[in-house]
Amino acid sequence: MPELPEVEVVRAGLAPAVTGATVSSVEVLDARALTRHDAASGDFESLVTGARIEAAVRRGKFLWLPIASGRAIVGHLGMSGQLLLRTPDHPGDDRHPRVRMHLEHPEHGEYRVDFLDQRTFGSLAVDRLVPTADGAVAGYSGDVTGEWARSIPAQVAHIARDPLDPAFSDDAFVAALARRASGVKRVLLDQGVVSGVGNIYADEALWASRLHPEQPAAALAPRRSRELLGAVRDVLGRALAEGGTSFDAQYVNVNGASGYFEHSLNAYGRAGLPCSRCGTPIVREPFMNRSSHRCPRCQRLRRAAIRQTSPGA
DNA sequence: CGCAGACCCTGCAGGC
DNA sequence: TGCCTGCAGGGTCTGC
Repeated sequence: MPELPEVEVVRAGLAPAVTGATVSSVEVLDARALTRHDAASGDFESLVTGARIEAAVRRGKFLWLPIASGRAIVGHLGMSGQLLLRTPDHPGDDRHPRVRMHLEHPEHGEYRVDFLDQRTFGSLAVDRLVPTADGAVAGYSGDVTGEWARSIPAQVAHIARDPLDPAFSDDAFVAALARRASGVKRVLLDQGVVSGVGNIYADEALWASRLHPEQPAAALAPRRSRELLGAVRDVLGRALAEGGTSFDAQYVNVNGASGYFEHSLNAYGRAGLPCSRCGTPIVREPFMNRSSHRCPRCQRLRRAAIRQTSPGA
């Protein structure tokens, strides 16, 4: 389950179960789940087996479980990945099982974490932890004191902080928009600028901000950029409070349950339905091999440059 | 470097 | 009924 709220729901579900647990064994049922694992650093199964998990951390859409030896088990759910907590005797008769980790917890006993993934865009890997570039806590885990807290998996280091991260820089975000000629939605989806935002919440934040997805980012006045950032935070926060969005059985928490935010969407998936602000039917338009949803009346492309360019820069 | 597009994979809905 | 097309919330890579 893709975007920040859904990934956070998974992280929060895993954290109490995996923290302090030891991996007793692991089964890799489909090697495609390990495409982001660098075999040069060692065999996945060997590195995971016997590892003691220190925490469950998230930045944007990436999750990781720090283990000893300065490494972490890194997970990305891609478009259709699930991480499910199960009892050891669960049949696991799933259609797309990829990896099973058998855990032993000093208080909770034995159980499994199963990684399922229909479309195989998700992945698990063991990666080394490197210090964060800014020296701040790497991601959200509810614990900022662990030895691993200011370290990030090497393959996640290029991912920007997400807007709910206390160390996120609003100024840097505004500056990044100001120097991008691309449409503002494309920039919102650039995980190197801001992480955690995907197609759904980009459409929702743009609707809330009355911005056309193709509006050149550099054309936004700094004040408008800050409003947009506020809208992103608002929609992510509200979705999180409702357990995330789900459109089908793929998007579930660690117990297999869906979220409720779908009922709160104003643009995404509402093509042909009236805009809840002005009543004009929402339109769906092609965008990067996907779709954008917007209100053709509230979210118009503004041709006039509303921001002064800086020729000296 | 920034940018736009292609690509990875599977399953499902809808049109014919 | 079956075939075909298009579509799906991800990141990464390539070529310009």
